[in-house]
Amino acid sequence: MPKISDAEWVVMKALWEKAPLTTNQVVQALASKAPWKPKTIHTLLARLVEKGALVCDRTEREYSFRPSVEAKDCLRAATRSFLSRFFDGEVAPFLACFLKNEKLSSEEIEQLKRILEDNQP
Amino acid sequence: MPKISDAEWVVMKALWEKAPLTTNQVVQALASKAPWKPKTIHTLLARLVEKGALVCDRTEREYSFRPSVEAKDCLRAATRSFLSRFFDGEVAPFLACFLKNEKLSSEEIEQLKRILEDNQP
DNA sequence: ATATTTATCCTACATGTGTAGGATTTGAAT
DNA sequence: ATTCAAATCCTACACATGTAGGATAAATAT
Repeated sequence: MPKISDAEWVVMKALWEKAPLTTNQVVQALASKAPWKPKTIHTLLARLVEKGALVCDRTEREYSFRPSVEAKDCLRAATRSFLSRFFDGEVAPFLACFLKNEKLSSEEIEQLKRILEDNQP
Repeated sequence: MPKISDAEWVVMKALWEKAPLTTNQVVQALASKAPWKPKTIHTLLARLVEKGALVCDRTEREYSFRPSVEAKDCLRAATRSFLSRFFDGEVAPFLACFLKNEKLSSEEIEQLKRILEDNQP
């Protein structure tokens, strides 16, 4: 799984949502999401291709990009890395810590419970 | 809240657990946690002081370090940053995604439910 | 065919991070 | 007081990341 940086994630998200996109379409898609010059986005795209997170093919004059890794897998890797760095790899301490810090409404707690129940066998 | 890198977190964890520690005590404490030379640990300590994450005072010949930020606050910042980068800042999508990817035992699910209930008002 | 636009290719540069090494100072031992 | 050992201070260097700029090639317009 390629290691994707913060800025690169923003680019990946656009492509996971709407791939394939040409260079210009990516620039368009990110216009509202990040304050980057087009050249910056080009660099990020090139790095993501180098890393193997995107593939591109040249149609006519322009490149067209799409992810070569699934969002699901990247999220899983990011989650594991986060939990292992901060919570010994365990989700329970994370949840306990989160609930202590962020006051959730009863509805939100109920929603979380439902998520847990829906996953019961 | 200072931005603490991965390697620096390892150092902070040792100090949150057992501060105050002298330079050598930090090196001892990390011996089993990371494969770093003492000089590397010195660098990390110095950077953490620069960043304001640690304070140090010189006792006799050696420095003694302790955190100047609380683990709680750093964890909260790290959690927020993680959730906002990957899950739109929401914990529910995170939990749903996590459960889909990682098959938890019934006991683990029960434990999570208990954590939620204990936090109900 | 030439000029102009536009997309790509290559280059750049500051800051952060991982990973230390060497020089110097200072306290301790003799 | 001199030597030795250990602690600190300063320096280094490669790779990643954020953030682009300039040169070049290729397509389009005239």
